[in-house]
Amino acid sequence: MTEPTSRPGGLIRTIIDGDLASGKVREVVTRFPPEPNGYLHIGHAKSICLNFGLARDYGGRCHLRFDDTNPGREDVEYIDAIERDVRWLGFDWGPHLYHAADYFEQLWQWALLLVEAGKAYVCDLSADQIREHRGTLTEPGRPSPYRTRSVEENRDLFSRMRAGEFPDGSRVLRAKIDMASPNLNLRDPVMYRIRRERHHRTGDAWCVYPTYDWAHGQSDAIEGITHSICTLEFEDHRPLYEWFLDQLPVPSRPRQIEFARLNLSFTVMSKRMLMELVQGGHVQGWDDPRMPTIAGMRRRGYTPEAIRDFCERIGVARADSTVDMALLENCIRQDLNERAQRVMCVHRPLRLVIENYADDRVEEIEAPFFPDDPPRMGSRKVPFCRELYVERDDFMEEPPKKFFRLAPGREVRLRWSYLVKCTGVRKDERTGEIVELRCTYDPSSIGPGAPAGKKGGTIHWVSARHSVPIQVRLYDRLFGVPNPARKDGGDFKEHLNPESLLVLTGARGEPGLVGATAGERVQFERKGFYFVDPVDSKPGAPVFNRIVSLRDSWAKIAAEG
RNA sequence: UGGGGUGUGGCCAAGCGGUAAGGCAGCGGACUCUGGUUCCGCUAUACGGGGGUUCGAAUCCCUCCACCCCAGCCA
Repeated sequence: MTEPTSRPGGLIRTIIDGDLASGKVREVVTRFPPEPNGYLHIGHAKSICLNFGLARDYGGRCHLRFDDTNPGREDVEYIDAIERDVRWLGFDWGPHLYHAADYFEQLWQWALLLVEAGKAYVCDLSADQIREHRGTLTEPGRPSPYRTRSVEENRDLFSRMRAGEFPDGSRVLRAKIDMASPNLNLRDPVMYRIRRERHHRTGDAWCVYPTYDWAHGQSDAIEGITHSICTLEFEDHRPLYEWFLDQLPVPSRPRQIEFARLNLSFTVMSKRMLMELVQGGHVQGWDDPRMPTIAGMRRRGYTPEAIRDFCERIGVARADSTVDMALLENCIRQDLNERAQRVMCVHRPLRLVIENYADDRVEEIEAPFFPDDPPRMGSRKVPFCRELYVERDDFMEEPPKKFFRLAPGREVRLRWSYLVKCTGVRKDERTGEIVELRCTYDPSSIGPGAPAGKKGGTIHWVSARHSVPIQVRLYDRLFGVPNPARKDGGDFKEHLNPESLLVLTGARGEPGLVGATAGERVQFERKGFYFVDPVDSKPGAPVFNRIVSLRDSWAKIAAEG
């Protein structure tokens, strides 16, 4: 009945195991409660995987509940995006889709109970005055002059608040707890505020809306949530969460448990900053492939499997931490290494002419899609002729010691094809730029029994006559520093990586690539994994987004000098 | 100098009184027609510091230090 606690969320599983063992709960019901005021990001994915994962492992259920108590900043656009993202991640809430707004009437009735019990009162203080009365971290607050209003007056005023008799912001309903509490959340927190704002679900039915603190725990109780998992910053709210439950005839007793939110290096995770990037035009929208949003990662080409794997590997704990982006990259590489077909695409073409290869000859070379997985059949023919394109980076006129690709006089293997030796270089007379490589090939170097390509490296290529122009977008980390969300008051946008997106203009791919369809993922050998962009690709004109590069030990060597 | 939290190798993270898992990163080597993958191996004074209890402590107690969160009618 209970799962071992070795899986992620060990700390939470330990608590659940205890509650199950003691008979405190008989089933596990969790919830993922996003506020529809922005797009979901990888940090939310951690929470989604945790909540739905717990429900799955314990044979319980997980609800998707929109925490829509503040209509002014919420929008249906976000609702749709959130549902799409959760589903895409692979989770199903079944019939358990809820909205805090569904409970507005019940919450109202319960608030009335508190008023009748003298535990809540209508306060006429302005927002500023309330703040002043609240005191500070080290000084106790002072009671509002309205704190002692009679039950009758409170009942009357509260009803008229709902009836729309008072202007926005003129009054609030407050819980009467303890103005001297060292926990500021208990200094008579606001439960309702007056706002004539049209709600996406309740329309104009209400002009008073509940605050998070007042709505959340009660919503959990109504839904029978057993374990209400949230992030660390809500820890201070737990006493309030419990206070409300203690005062009311709620149908169940949920338990709040906190865990540390996810931070990822080289990116930012706050809604505010992500919103700023979108609205400031620093990225092309919430689904820009560089964004850490679920939509962005999906557009980039990440798979739900890789994201889920990532969420499992990072674990769940209570210590603030920042996960290395390299771990995320490792997850997607591992997944795609298993499932992506290998094909060839030259990113920055350098013409290569094979002098001893007949000008009118064309060979169709058989190349497997999964070289490392023989049982998995599949291959295509790649045209080979006298004129090819190879990667500029694969040639160096004066190669350093550890460089074993093409250089004057050097021989390398052309992937799936012949060994070629560089016999000369042609340069632009004016600029001195290398414009063409002259080579000779070894006719006996192909096919079974041919000498292994031990001499040099193996490089990818494409036929200059048959290859097709390919649109490639190289995405890299959005920020150039590990922790862009610095707290020294500086602008995080100063750390944006100017090379987070490089659009390649002259890339050439093997002919078959024109047939790539939106949503496909491939590996361009020796380069990385790519995704056929579902938005910008057209039939016959695919656009490839680089999801992640391959690990590159040569780059490390080269960097060291 | 109010309250609530957290501190285990570069980054995450198990561990819950019996003598420090695992992953990522890093470093070697094997293999390889991807400088990819795979495989093997390695490194490191890792339990914030100092006391104490105990036969025995990362795990219990005391104390100190560091960092995070809280003064929205945001969530």
